[in-house]
Amino acid sequence: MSRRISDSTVRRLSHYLRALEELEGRHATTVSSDQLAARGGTTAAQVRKDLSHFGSFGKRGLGYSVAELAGRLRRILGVDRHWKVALVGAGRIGSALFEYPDFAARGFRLVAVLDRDPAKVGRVWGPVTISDISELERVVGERDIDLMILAVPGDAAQAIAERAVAAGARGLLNFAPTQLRVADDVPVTNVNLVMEMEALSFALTKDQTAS
Amino acid sequence: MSRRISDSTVRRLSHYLRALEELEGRHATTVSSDQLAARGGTTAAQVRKDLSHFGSFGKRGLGYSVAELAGRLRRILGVDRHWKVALVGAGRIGSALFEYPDFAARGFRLVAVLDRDPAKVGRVWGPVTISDISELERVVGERDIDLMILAVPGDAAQAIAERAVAAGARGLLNFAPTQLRVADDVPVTNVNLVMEMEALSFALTKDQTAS
DNA sequence: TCCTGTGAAACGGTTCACAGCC
DNA sequence: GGCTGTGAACCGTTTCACAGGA
Repeated sequence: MSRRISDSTVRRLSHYLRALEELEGRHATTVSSDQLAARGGTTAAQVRKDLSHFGSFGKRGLGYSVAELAGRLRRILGVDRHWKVALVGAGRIGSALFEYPDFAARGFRLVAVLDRDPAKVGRVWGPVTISDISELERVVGERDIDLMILAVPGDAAQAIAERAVAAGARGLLNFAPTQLRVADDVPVTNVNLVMEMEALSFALTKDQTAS
Repeated sequence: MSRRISDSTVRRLSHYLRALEELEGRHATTVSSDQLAARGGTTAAQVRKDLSHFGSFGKRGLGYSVAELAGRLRRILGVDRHWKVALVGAGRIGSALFEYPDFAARGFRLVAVLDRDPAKVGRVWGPVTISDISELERVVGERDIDLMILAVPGDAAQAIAERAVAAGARGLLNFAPTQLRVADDVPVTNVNLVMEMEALSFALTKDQTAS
């Protein structure tokens, strides 16, 4: 039952869930792998393979129940619960999270914000008050933080990651252009805008050479 | 010479370049694939394979010249030039770009910002003045935009993408949780914070089932 | 000796094709 | 007939292992 699930599979599951929620909004009751594939930018076979890792949710000749599959995916992805999230770095990157309406809708609750700038500490920021970075251990412990978002400069990221994990954080979302070294059982995902831009730059540069 | 280069390879090249630039700062002159691998979180063989797609830049028994390899990678990635970038959506996500110092350092020049909110239009925002979204075609044409960053709501993204491409944008960075449909020769990279959080959520949920 | 460059093997993910059930 | 679930074939990527040059 515990097959290793690839990263790309998880991404696609997210897509499927989003598509299903849209279908729920339109009161659709069933959906075929073909329809789901069209939205996720993949193939029907891929959809079925992805889902097959977790069980058999569909009915042959009929498709999948929208409501049931959405529920299953929420449970599989772990978004059928609330996650307590702390943000380190009360800057623009961090505040961008507020613009993602799905962020809260998917159960990610921002319950702490930390910053090292004394001018920011104590200010009310979104749903919470900014704490000093020296309070990290206490905040993570007392508020029972699950996930930590690191929106700090690259040279500070590793140290903060270590402190966060030691204090009890179970997963990290890292915006710094740094390869974090943490224990193997602590999942880390990296978001790096410059790297994404470079991917575009590369694609366009390659094209030139090809033509 | 024009082998198809995978996405993950390009990401690693970005890592290598970053590592090399740090080494340049320390006045290191040579580096081995082993050392580069350690920083990029990969293996020495992988580094050599990645580089071998583009030529033979190293010296056997010695390693790679830091300065030369950095130059080669900049050329390969296309960051040895300037790219003209436009941002649609003058919100928090867009402004987060200013916090990435590498953004400008890698040649990505923000030369236009567009928004549909009349209250924002005309305001000076970072290095430029905000234009109305209706000006998109004119702005893209006149300022010769290469890359377009879409920081707009999901339901607006597809239409804006189409307009941008028609007006001459050559690549898109999309923050909306939407699978954009554009011509095959227009590279698109997607950044979706909620999806990254869901990947963490999934990893932690899986762990529970395993234990 | 040291470290690169690279075929070959191993691995993992995607696609195919079809049996099986509605 | 329609659509799922899944073994098997396929294909791209990573790892291995070693020949060859500094």
